[in-house]
Parts: sequence; structure tokens; C-alpha cells
Amino acid sequence: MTQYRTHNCGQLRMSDVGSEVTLCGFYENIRKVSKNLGFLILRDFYGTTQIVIETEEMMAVIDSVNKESTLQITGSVRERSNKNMEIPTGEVELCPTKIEILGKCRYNALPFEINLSKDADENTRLKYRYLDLRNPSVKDKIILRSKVVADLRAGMSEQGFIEITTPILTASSPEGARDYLVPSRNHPGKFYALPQAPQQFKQILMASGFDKYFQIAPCFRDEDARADRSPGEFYQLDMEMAFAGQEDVFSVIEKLLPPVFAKYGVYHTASQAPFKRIPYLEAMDTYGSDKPDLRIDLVLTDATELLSGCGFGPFEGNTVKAIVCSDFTGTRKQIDAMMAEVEVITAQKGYWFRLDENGEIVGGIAKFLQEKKQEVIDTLSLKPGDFVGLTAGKLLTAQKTAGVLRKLLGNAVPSHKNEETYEFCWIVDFPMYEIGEESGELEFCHNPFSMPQGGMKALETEDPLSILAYQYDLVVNGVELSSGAVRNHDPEIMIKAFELVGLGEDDVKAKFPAMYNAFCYGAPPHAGIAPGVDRMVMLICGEESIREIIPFPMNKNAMDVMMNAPAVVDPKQLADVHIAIVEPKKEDE
RNA sequence: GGCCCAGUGGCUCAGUUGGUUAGAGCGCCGCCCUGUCACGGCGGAGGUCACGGGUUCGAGUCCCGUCUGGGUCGCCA
Repeated sequence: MTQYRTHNCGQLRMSDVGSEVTLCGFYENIRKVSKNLGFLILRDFYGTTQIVIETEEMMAVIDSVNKESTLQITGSVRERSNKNMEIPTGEVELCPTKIEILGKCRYNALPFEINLSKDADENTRLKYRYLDLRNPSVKDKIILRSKVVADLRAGMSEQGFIEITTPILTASSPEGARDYLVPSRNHPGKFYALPQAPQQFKQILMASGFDKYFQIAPCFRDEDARADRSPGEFYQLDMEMAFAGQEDVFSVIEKLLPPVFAKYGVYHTASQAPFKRIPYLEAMDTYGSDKPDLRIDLVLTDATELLSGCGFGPFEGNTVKAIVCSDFTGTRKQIDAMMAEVEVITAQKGYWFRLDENGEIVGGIAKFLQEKKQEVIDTLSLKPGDFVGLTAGKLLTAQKTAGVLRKLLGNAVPSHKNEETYEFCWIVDFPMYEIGEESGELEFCHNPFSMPQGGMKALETEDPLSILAYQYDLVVNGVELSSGAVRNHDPEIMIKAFELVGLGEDDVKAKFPAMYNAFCYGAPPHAGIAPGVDRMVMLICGEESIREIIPFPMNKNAMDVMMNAPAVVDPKQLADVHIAIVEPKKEDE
């Protein structure tokens, strides 16, 4: 074994003074004070240590290499005459007797300065990700991710779950997102697909008798990126449990996540079990969103009846939602900006008025309300100084628009938002079916694997649109972390559920043959969920961009600019897998 | 695919109503400095203002198109 070093760069303390040590690391910087005095900063994974260069001979060695080269430095540890209490090793310095150059940096100008890499152009950062990751504040996010994942694994094991890996090369699934396809060499014209989620495998594991499964599962979806959505691939804490229902899943998650969020999070507190459970319809009505940020204490009030016939055109024949907000002191300009933002996000207008200190209704649409002044004040329980935001439209439109306004108001008025915590909640009782916007026909609202509440009886006797599913979302601070469900493990109910949308047994068999067949041999009732690991880490370290918490992220266009992927391949490789490239047609040809 | 924003030395950015030789900080190179810690001081190199067209006596600046990047809507069972 080669011993490169005796200590790391974050290790030396006063107690090491006088000892002979060897450090290895990156040559971060030198502060030259004269020809033969300089202070070199050596950085490794663990920290930085100051090296005093005191001879022209040593200075010459340093002058011969560029910054960011790797060095091995042997010498004695000395107490500093000027200490820097800001850094852990700041009381000592290393006085070198020997400097060995281990890896030369060939360039005296880097694409960006390491400690300022976060300010650099994103594509440049990604192309030189190995330099970007040398920045401790960038690297620390990856370390944090590792710790979070380790704790999640440990937490799941403690609760009796076992980790099982499922195939990466598998079959295309006919529903959901676009698949990534992999051509087959041995089967001309046939393709594997990368899994969008291990959904069918984990349900088959339940039918196989595995009782509690989990996996930090890679998932692949060929869909466009967002700031909080990496294109191509992401990780889920995928889990499933047999002979279990909704509350069993909730209990596992409520035990698992809050300690991890509180331990590593930028906020140090998190909701305790049980999390608030909010039925979907109630969430839409109260918060105008199926992923409400519960740190904001504002709620929607229905003002349809109150404001009908007030003479304000947009309210006529529409649902009107109101948000009463105290302590909002925004100027006219700020209010206009907020309403403009509502319109940008929702394509719907927001309206407003306020009750001034004298109890008069002023501003915005005030002139339409004077006749009903007292009724408005009483119904909305207004106090002097209250601001009232309003939205109008069909029920869902008015709700969603108000949901956006609620969020903007909450963010604008500190007294209405508790910034310092992770507020978890469950959104439950999603509808099983909906009328598709394009087709105008009955469709599955979420996924067809979910068990309808009331089972077969509900499917046979109830109005499909009123049937609820055992389908739930986990939401934290307004971010949807996960969907999950009690699965439909009964082939008979599955067929019936498909029949309601005009499909039948053949379609079930065609779409999910393995899972359907497995269930025909007796399956346990089971339920599960799959919180997104990347989203969790983002929330925990307070990052806005998902690329900050992925070691080697792709850019928005699903390109890996460091590895140069995707890329053209050798014709021989194409021939092996029976692929011929057809030049894409240009539009004007 | 739609919409919004951006593109100026290696990096981050300024650049007024269209007007002389396009500026600053950081980095880089050279010199000075014996206790720095974002060290400091002096000097220097480094630019096809993303690309193509147009308007104009004159374009980094205005117009059109293209490309690249970011955000967002669609999409993400």
C-alpha cells in the first residue's frame, strides 16, 4: 500500500504542533508577501490547510506549477503567529521540507474560478463539472445527498423493508411518459425500454410474497425539463408493502421523513406524525391547489353569492373566490404587479379591494361594492386594513387562480407564512375518473392501478365521477413530493374499472400482462408510494435548481455536455442493432 | 412546439437618445512587498460586442431572421 498522506487537510489542530506530517491536496491559492514568504492554501475533500513558503527554493517549486495542481507536502506542524479562527485548521500551519507534484494542472487560466463556480455560465459549469465539484459549496450538496440517501436506507431497513433492485432493461410501458428505447441486437426490430418507474415489478414482488420492498430506484422518462425536474433520469425512494392499506403507508413515511428533514434541512423542524390529511376537493376549495403550501395560513372563501349581481361584469354567472389578507401594506404599484403575475401564471385576472382604516371599501373594484358594503364586511369578517384578493371563473378556474394569488400574498406578507419549517400533508381521496378535456369522455384521473374506494360495489352502482380512489399525494411546503396508492390487486375489479372507460380484459392483459397474470394466482392487497429523492434533497438544502444536487446533471435539453451525450455512433454499432438512420425532414421541404 | 428573459476579453457584469479609441472587478503575465488569510501596491497582455441580413452619414445600442442557454406553458400514468 502506498501511503500518500498521514493526515487530511481538515485535520490538523494545536495538538499536532511539532509533529512531522504529510498532506495531499489541490493547490488552491497562494498569497505572496515577498520573494521568499508566501501562504499557500492546500485543499482536499476534508478542508484546507495553510502551508508557509519561507524559502526561495520552495517558492520556485510552487512557481513552477499552476493552481489546482495536486501536491504532496511533507513538513512540520507549527502554531501560527496570526491565527484565523474562521477555519478549523486556522490555528496551525505546515512548514514544508518537501513538495512533490502529483498531478499538474496544465492550464494557468481555468474556465471559471473554483470558489466562484456557482456564478459561472451553467453550460460551462456542466462541461467542466469536475472543476465545479471542487468548489466546497458545490461538493457539499453531493455529500448531503449521500447522507440523506444513507439515512433513508437505514430508516427503511429499520422498519423491516428490504432493498431489491429491478431491471433497467425492460419492456416499454404503454401509458404515461415517453419511454427511452434501447434496440435489441439479438432480436431485430425489437426494443427494450428503460423503466419510467419500477411500478409493475414492485407489484409483482408483492404477488411473489415479498412483504416490504424498497429501492432507491432510477427512473427514466423522456420528457422536457423544469427547474425542479431533471430531464431523462431521476431517483425515487420506491416502496411497496403487502397486506397493507393507506394508513400503513402513511405511518411508514411519517416515521421516516421528518427526522431526515429536521436533521439535514435548512429549516430544522418538520411536521410530526400524523401529517394533516386533506381530501382533494377540500384542498382545491380551501387552498386552490392540490399541493398547498401549508406554511401560508391564508385560505379561500367563497364569495359567489355575496358578489353576484354587484354589477362587476367578470363576476356575473361565475364562481368568485376571495382571500382575506391582513397586514398587507402593498402599494398600488405592488398590487398591480402581483395581479399581473397572477395573469402571467394563470392567464386569468385577479381583482382586489381593501378596507381602509376608516372602514371604507377602497381601491380596485371598490365602486361595485359600495351598495353592499356592510354585507361584504360582515360576510368576509373584514377588519380595517384588510386586503381582499378576488378571482372569478368556472369553479376550478376560480379556485386555481385564487391558489396562485394565495401563494403570492403569502410570500409577500411575512406574518402569513412560517418560513422556518417543513409542513408535510397528505392529499387524499382523488377522484377515480374524470371527463377528459380533449376526448370529452370518461378517463382514468390518475393511474389505473389504484383501488377504487368501495371496490366492485362502487364500480357497479355509483356514478363513476363520484367514485374516489385510494390515491394520495405527499406534499411538502407546496411541492409535490410523491404520488402513491392502494393498488388494485383484484383482476375482477381491475377489469370492471377498465370497462367503465370502454376497455376490457383484453386491454388489461395487453397493457400489463405480467402483473395481470401474477394477480390471477392470488395477490395480497398492497399499497405503496415513491417519494422523489432529488426533490427531497432540493427541499432539504434549499436549492432552487435540481442540477445543484445531482452529481453529473444534464442540461435543459437532456444533453450531457461533459460526456457529449447523446452522440452519433459508429455505423457498425447501428448495424449490430439493426438500426438505420433516416435524416429528419426539414419543414419547408 | 408556444411564450418570456439573456448572450460584450478566461469569469462576472456596466455601456445613457444610435455618435470619437468599448470600460470595471476578478483571473492571467511582469515588477515590488517578511505574517498573509477574498493580502496589498504598480505596470501589462487579452475583444469579429453569439451569428446572418437590414435601417442609417454612423449600430454593442434600432428592426428581421438564425443559433445557444435559462425560465415557463404544453408534457411529466
